[in-house]
Amino acid sequence: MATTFQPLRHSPAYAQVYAAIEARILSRELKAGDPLPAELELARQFQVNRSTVREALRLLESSGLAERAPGAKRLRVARPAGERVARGLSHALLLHEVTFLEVWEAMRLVEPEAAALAAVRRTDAQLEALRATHAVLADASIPADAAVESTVEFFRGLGEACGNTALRMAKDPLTRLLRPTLRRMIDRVPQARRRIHEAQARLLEALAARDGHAAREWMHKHIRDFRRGYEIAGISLQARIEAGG
Amino acid sequence: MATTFQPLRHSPAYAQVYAAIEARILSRELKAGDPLPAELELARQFQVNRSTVREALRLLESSGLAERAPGAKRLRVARPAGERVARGLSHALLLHEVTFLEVWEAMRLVEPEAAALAAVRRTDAQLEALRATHAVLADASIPADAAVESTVEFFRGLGEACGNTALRMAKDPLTRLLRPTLRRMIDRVPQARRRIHEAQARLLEALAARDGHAAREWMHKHIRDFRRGYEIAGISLQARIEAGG
DNA sequence: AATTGTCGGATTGTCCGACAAAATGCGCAC
DNA sequence: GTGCGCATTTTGTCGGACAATCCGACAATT
Repeated sequence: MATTFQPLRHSPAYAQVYAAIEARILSRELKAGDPLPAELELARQFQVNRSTVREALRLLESSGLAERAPGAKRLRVARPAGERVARGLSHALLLHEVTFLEVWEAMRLVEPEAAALAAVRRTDAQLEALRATHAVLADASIPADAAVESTVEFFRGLGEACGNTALRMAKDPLTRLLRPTLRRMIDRVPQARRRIHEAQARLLEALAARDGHAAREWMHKHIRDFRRGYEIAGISLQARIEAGG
Repeated sequence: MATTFQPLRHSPAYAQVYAAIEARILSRELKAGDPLPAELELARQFQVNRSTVREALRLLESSGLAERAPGAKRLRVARPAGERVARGLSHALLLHEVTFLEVWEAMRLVEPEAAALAAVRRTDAQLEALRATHAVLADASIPADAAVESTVEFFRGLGEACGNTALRMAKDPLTRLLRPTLRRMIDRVPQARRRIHEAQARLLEALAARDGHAAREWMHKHIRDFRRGYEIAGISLQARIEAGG
């Protein structure tokens, strides 16, 4: 065989600067909340130009490892918020041509288990928050947008009630992707709101009673119902998920 | 009530440029593979300085929406690879002080369901790939690093066999986080490799027979076994996940 | 025909210097 | 101690510059 070589990779300075700062953050040498040195100071330390530092800082900013408090000037170290991470994953799924069916299926596997866990572990405050979200849907006259938000928020709150950050952050992006199609479904299927509201009521009962088994079952039904709703609405299960939200 | 106003948010130019390009990508106006206009060209179109454009491009690059083919000069539109997304989520979980117990618990809920799905849906090629990964572990003399990689890869391959991108991308980050602690566990518990290898063998049988039920059960046992291993290794379940991988 | 040498234009990586606007910090008056 | 005003820092953006190198085309060689 012919001798082969690895393509040699020289990373640009801005990438190296980024990597250096990232490493400090991941090793917790730089803790969340710590202010980052000023751009000129960083440029001095790394012996590069301020423009180069700025490009590195943009990388940090985008990965959520650094952020600026609203109206603040200096960047501070941050931990990527669930919201940002979820958006990243959502974008990826979006561009990978994920179908509604796939998202639905993933939720069918994950959400019932999450619900069961939430039932035995929810705090009273979390239950109360879920009830508040649920109450919004009781009013049939609220705009469709609000209904969608409430439905999504209910799933999010349930994840929070699991008391498991890893699970919550893994499953949140799925719910986010539901938004655009859910909107269409609610628009087209008049009884959808009532059915969702009712399913949530059953779930809340199970959560109140700390009945994991019941929570799992009701969530299962709830998710199955979603699919039926989509079929009734005439939304193809093979349709790609769209951007939105 | 006094009329109130939202504090108006004037996002910096580089953020606006980023948002503009991002929107074009998410709406598929710009498809994966399309070359992005040159920096000067973008600067001309947006009526900003090239430095500003570059900061925006760094944002794009970091979010995985644009990338450069190795050794290429111009950026091209890309879809965020699973690897990048998983890293983002992993970092977030890391910095949110997620404990091993949380990751384990999330896997306990998700992986068995994923295994069941994989059993009924795997292609022959996917089964073969899993077998190859599994075979690596048969040799007890391979370095610990390789053993860890093989174990992680097995979970990844199983996700792929689900034929569900959404599920795969949601669960991959969890496995990634296993790496550092798994390494320590394998170092300290001599019989760990054999047990993992055996559990994988059972799973492969179930997959070969397309027996979803069996796959779910074996995966459940497999995951439970993990926890036992950690306990034997004396790794605190409450210990924070560490960086690594 | 396929490979190699050469060349010019296009594009990126990095630098420098500059300036306005905004945030920050400090000292001072009260 | 608190609030205010001013000087200082820091960021956002700009313009221009230059070397490196990637790309495509074209000529030369085997």
